[in-house]
Amino acid sequence: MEAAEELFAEKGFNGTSVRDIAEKAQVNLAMISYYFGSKDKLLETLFEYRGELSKTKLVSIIEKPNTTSLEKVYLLIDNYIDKVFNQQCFYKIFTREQVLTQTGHIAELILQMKKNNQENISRLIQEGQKKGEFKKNIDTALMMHTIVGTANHLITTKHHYRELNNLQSLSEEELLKLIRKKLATHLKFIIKAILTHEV
Amino acid sequence: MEAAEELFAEKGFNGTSVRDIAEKAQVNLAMISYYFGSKDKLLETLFEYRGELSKTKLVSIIEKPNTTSLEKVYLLIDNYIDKVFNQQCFYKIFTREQVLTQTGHIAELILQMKKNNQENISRLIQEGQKKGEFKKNIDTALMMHTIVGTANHLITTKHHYRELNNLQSLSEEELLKLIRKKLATHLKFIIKAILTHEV
DNA sequence: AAAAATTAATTAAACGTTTGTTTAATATTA
DNA sequence: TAATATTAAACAAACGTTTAATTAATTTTT
Repeated sequence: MEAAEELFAEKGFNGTSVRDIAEKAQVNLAMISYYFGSKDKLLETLFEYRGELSKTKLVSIIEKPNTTSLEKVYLLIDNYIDKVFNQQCFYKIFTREQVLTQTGHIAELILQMKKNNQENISRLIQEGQKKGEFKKNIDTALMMHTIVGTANHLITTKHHYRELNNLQSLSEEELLKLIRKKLATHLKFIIKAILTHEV
Repeated sequence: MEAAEELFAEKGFNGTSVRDIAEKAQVNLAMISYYFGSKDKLLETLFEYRGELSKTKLVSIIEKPNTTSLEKVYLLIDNYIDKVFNQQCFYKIFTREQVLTQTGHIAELILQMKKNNQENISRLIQEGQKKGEFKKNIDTALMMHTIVGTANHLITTKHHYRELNNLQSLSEEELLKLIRKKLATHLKFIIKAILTHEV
């Protein structure tokens, strides 16, 4: 599954053959069908695995005591950036798969993940509004699109960021550290404006 | 090429067979190799075609007389939203292709498009800073990532936006109109904050 | 505790499709 | 008459999956 994740991220799902995966994982070709059922089911299993991993954290942030709503939103941003940076391969796959409108088990999984996230964050925004921390008329969905869109776009196209900003001298590690820091500051600034600045 | 564009957007490049394209375009299978050379070259041709289309407009906005820098940025946002909304299929393909780190003609085309955009927009930002309209220390690259990331993410996953916000009753046209308006307002608000609000 | 029986894991080879592309013949246009 | 466009058929290669045989591990019986 690890080998498959890396290859799917690099060459796309349909651009990766089961033989590629078998070779990278150093297992026999037939083992993949034997253990996962099929190539499609392998991708499904990957989505289920990654989906499970990211469930619990969200709620614990939202319910954290002695924390302002804005601080919680900041924690949420940090948490999302962590996830995207630590699971770059998966988020590349995710970014590509979510574009396809075709129905299926993975499409359902993606929608469920998003639904779950949006519900929780909506609650948090409402909490902040009740406490008077946030302004009225916040479009939570669009705000999330900006967080997710900016972070995903940056991490999935960081090879372009490096090239366009003449950062070829940096190591991959240094580049990631730089991007991560900038992105966190950038998103927090934007989100604070959305949540607290009156028009 | 139109048929191919729609199919690539719907099922992905590798998920679409040359036979699919031939059938949708109602031409003989061999015609595609005859006119485009290969399936890969067909995609390249599409990228070149779409790339050419979007070159000129940018400069004309930046050089528009009697316009403040902020107004120009707003025009730029409107222009980008227009492009994304009018070429949804292509932007789905683009969004998916740019994730792949593999080198090739298309990768070069994508990088050139981005380089060209970033250079022009950097000039505009500097102009605004000289005029005192914009604050110092603006990360142009990140700002662009937010515009592009938010817009692309919204349009390429609008089927999720519809579902998550209970807009199933809206027609496709109505949904697009709604999203378009919201997105324009949203992005302009954010970008104004980035360009003019001190921290 | 050893032997036998059963289940699970692993393999190389083969399966039938589908893939992108080419060929060689025919039809159309210049 | 020559060049171009279009076609149905065929091509070899690659695809995901299955098969049948073999090896390894586990359980049951002696």
